[in-house]
Amino acid sequence: MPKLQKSKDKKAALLSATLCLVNSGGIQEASMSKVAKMANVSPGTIYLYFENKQDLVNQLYLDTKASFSEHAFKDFEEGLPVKKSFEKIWFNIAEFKKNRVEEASFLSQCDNTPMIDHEIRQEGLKHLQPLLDLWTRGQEEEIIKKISPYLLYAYTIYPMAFLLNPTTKSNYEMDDKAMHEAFQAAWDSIRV
Amino acid sequence: MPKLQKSKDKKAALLSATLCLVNSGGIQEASMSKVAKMANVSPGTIYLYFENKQDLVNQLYLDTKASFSEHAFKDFEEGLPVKKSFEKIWFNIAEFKKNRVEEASFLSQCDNTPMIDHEIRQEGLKHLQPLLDLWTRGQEEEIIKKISPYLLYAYTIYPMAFLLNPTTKSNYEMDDKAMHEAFQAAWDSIRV
DNA sequence: AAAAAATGAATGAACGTTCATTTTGTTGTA
DNA sequence: TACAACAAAATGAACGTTCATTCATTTTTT
Repeated sequence: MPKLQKSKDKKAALLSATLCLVNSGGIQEASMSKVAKMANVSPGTIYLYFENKQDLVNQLYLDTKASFSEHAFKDFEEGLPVKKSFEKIWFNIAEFKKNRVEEASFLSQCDNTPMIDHEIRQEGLKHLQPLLDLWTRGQEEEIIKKISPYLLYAYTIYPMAFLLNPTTKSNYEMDDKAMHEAFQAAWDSIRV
Repeated sequence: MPKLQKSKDKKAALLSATLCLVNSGGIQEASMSKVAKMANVSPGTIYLYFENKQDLVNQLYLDTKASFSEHAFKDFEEGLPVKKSFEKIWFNIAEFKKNRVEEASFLSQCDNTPMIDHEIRQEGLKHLQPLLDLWTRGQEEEIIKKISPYLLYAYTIYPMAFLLNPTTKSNYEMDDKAMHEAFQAAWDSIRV
């Protein structure tokens, strides 16, 4: 096996172990020795791939955020009507949160915790630009309310964190019907 | 000074110190010795008032949640129309999140973290019953969409955590105009 | 045989918690 | 009012663990 691949595997294993441990018991559960053990690696080895614990968590955050954004804009086509495009992105995100539960709940833990440095957090936001552009187009076409993108995000994307995060929800499973009701609510909140 | 009051003061000081520390650096920043120091108390003293660290955090959560709910239903009158009642509650909550920033962001940290035991978390939800009842009434009057209360909550109350939490927001201040736009978005998302 | 990668024992600091001791407050008697 | 006797509250040093991190040594790859 090529050495570069092996190195990548080990790094991925460390990130994945951190994800799992942070998810199960918060950042305090993810000690370096536990992460090492779960990744089948010596504690010292972590420091060949990451500067320190904060760097490990930061990289996990950025990786996960990138992976999230990639899914959000999967099969995104420029020419489509605003609502159709928005619907596509919305369901992409929903799909990510449903299928990649661990990554999604890790991200929402990061976003409500002082776990991630402010600069790193902001870096993770850059990926959302296509959605902001789409909203701007919708506003120019007078389809979408002329309100701040923070509001648009808060009422269309953010609620999914509540609906699809296993930490938050209790006994409530989102079926197909509920998903479409949710999208309708999102759209109703921002459409003019 | 009466001894009972002094005891209550000390407990309150410990809870307040915990709130402050958890807010500034997460649960891992709130070590027992730091909490003790900030409350001007010896580490051992904490264990006169709380069983252990988990109990301290649980009690802080329930206290804060109770305080939140109290504000949410302040000046709540039974007879009013559904929309008016809902508007009142919505702005009450917004006011709490704006004025009691520390408590609000502590709660949202708890809700997205494995920090609080599941049973305790559920206990904190009970206070919301009046809002659920109001929504049911609105649905009977065919004013509010017939969708799950989880959806209603996700699209009307939950977004405020994003808009008014200083951890989340960056450079965006909610003025009066934005607040009313936000309420309108909330209402549009659930009104029939 | 040289270089690179990985190890894991060792480090000092910090953790949550305990408990023998001291400080503070209350009560009954002079 | 003064004071001894007692109870309650508070202390903080000490405990055993665990933490993040380091580095001399070993293992693996070139």
